[in-house]
Amino acid sequence: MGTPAFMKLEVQIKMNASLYLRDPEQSELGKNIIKFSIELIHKHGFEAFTFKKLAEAIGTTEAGVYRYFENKHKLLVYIISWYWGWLEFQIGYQTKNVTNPVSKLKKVITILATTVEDDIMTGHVDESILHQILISEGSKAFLTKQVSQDNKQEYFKPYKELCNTVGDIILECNSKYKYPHSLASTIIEVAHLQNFFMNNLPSLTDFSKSKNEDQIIVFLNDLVFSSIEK
Amino acid sequence: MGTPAFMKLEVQIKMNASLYLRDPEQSELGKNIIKFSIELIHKHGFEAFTFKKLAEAIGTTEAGVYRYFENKHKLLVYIISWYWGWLEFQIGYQTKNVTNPVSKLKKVITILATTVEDDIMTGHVDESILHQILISEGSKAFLTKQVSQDNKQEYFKPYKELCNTVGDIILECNSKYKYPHSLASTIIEVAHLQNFFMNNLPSLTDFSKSKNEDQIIVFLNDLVFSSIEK
DNA sequence: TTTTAAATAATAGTATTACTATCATAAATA
DNA sequence: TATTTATGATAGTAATACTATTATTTAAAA
Repeated sequence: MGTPAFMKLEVQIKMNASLYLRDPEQSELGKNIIKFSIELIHKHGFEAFTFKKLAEAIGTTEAGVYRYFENKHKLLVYIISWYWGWLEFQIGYQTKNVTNPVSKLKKVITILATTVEDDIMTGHVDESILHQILISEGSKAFLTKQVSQDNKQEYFKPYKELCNTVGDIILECNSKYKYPHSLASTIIEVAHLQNFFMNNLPSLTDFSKSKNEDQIIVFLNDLVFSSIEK
Repeated sequence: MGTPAFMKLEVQIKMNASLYLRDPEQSELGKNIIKFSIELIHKHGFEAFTFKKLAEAIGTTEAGVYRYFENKHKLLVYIISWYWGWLEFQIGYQTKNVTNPVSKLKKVITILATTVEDDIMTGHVDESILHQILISEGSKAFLTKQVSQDNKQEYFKPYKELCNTVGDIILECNSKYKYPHSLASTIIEVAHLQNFFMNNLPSLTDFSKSKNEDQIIVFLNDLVFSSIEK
């Protein structure tokens, strides 16, 4: 099977090779591991997600999955890294003709806070589900005791690069703003947190009535531009 | 053993009874469960923390722990709720003579972003370690698939009440500000996240050099007061 | 003070999880 | 055709997250 290479128009996200034992992009089984991981983590949550359930869903064995990923933590970091890499690409693509830095930052905030549509450029990955995973499981990638070792292995490079990109746009808006990195990481994390709260603990937000992502964008714009344009 | 009741000067935080099977405040074993849970969760992280390790540390058996708490998730929610209740008390106490709302909000931000000292009023709880747990494990209390059921059982009431308190102070500063709840939850979460990033993924912040909590407070003050005083 | 109830300790057992190891077979490559 | 490489099938282990049972201690009620 498999379409000839020249017929594909695929976005390839370059991944840190120490996250996997065998590159999942290079085989059908590997692609299925990614595809069904995303489905199952979304469905059951990361805690209840196991390699056994994953293997059953794919139609392979536990050992088959272990040949690709050492453990479920690395698999989570892999799919999250993939998402940040893909988002970085999206931001570059969707803002490439925007010269005004304020418009650019607004566009970026919108991208960060909006549930994306499934990108047909990436066959086996459903980005809209991935976005949901990021909201509810994303911080579990770094809220661990091994965060420093993981960081040394550059597991969080795509996330850090994205924060840098956003930080640079903030500086384009106001080169004197003192906290571009902190504000960048705050935008990303708050976009997810407010989304989670809106849908699950609505009294922690002011968007309970409509449950509309657009309100999160308005809140974030207000927060960000008050600070940097002050 | 045990000091007579009239000699104690203790702060009692009222807890949601559905979090436990037997009230841990009412026995030595119960108090040890809380005390050693805090130590062990801090030491090993929540994922590696087990009731078996806890029982060994206390000198009791696994079954002994299970008589107090159904599972480790409820125990985590318990100690986190306790912390929010205690913080609410602290905020009330430390701001009771502050009439100016801006000063009050600044004080609150400082309390939220500062590692507290161990409060001798609460014998078996070390608040400074609890604060660390909140930074690295706090969001795991709600980032679960059962968040809505837990919410129905009012497990997050102390957290929501704290957000409400902070939201009310925000409105005292500017009664026209549109997002008091979202800003309140953002302050609390960002205070913890930026602390975690500063110490573990410093390039996501602008405080890498000094690693000083005061800088987080300055950042938060800038963020908050730009928005509400705009 | 005795009786009774409640809390704890000691032990055992189960299903599931998170792996590791082995061997056979199928598919791709040299 | 030989040989490497990926996969499938199966087994096994230590640890986790519980539940259940019985004996013993401690504390409260009669």
